[in-house]
Amino acid sequence: MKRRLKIILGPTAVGKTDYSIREALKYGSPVISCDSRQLYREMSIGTAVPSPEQLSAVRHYFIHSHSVTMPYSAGKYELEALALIEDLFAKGHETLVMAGGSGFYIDALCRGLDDFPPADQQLRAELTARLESEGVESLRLDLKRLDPESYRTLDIANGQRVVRALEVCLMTGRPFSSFKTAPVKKRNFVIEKTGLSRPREELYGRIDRRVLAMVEDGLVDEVRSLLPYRHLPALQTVGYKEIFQYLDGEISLEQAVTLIQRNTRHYAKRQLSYWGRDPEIRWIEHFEN
RNA sequence: GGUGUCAUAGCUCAGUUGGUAGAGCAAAGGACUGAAAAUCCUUGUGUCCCUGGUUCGAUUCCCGGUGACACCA
Repeated sequence: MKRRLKIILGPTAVGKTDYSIREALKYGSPVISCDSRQLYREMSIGTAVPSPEQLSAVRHYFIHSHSVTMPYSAGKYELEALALIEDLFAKGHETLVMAGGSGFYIDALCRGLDDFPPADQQLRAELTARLESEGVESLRLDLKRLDPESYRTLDIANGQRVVRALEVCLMTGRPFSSFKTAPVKKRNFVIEKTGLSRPREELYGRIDRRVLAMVEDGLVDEVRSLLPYRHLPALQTVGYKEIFQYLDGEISLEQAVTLIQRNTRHYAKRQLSYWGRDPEIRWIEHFEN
């Protein structure tokens, strides 16, 4: 029996939810979401989770399944999603439908991450504090000493990357780069990637309209209820960051909306750029909806 | 109607003591191994509002025009 995982991917607001539900109904599959923000149960409007009707039409996994209070990661997703997929195949599914826009999570699932140790929150907080007080340069010098290889190959201007590499070096006493060796992990199912795309202007129009709809649906109240969590990684999210600013009185609601629209467009662009180099994706521009 | 100020990239504006110009934002492209809706990198030719004058040379100075804004009537 040929087990198959159909992955529906594409930029935000392109129409993945409707499409994936049709696909899931076609194969009698649930929808396994692959979205780094929709999996948080405290967030709904700003992350554009499927509607209650959509959720009741087809069983969804990794929607509202985790809490913002627990730091999540692509590594955890790889483990949890893989376990779920194995379980569903074991129960007799031949084709499973996955849908989502988090490219890094999709890669973690399809190819696997190397055996880097997961983040040490304490150490990361310390290094991040140093990054802010001393600047990247200082951390870079440490990295150069502990792991010259990473110093050469890493995006050294990216503070977040330098912190991560240094974190691994300090935690393990081994260079970050020494973990980066494993070949692509084997998966015992076939993976088919379908990319949904639309003309840029059309996509941007959909984004702009969706942001307005989110505000009408009560985005501000949702964000207000998450104020206690605003510093958690999960809340570093387009649609939330900007409303926090509005609630702080820094910008008007109108400005916040404009910013969310712009930042969502930027996000969509980054997604497209991420998938641009993946030759396995079969792109389709004309689809129902 | 009068006076003054302004007119430069899609937007907001710098600037050129006269030698055809550059920032931020937007936009476009890219990177990505446990923060990934995060984080980071690259890309700036545009009748310098129009007409005429001075000049070897005007986007820059001068005359006039047009438009915007402010003030005075």
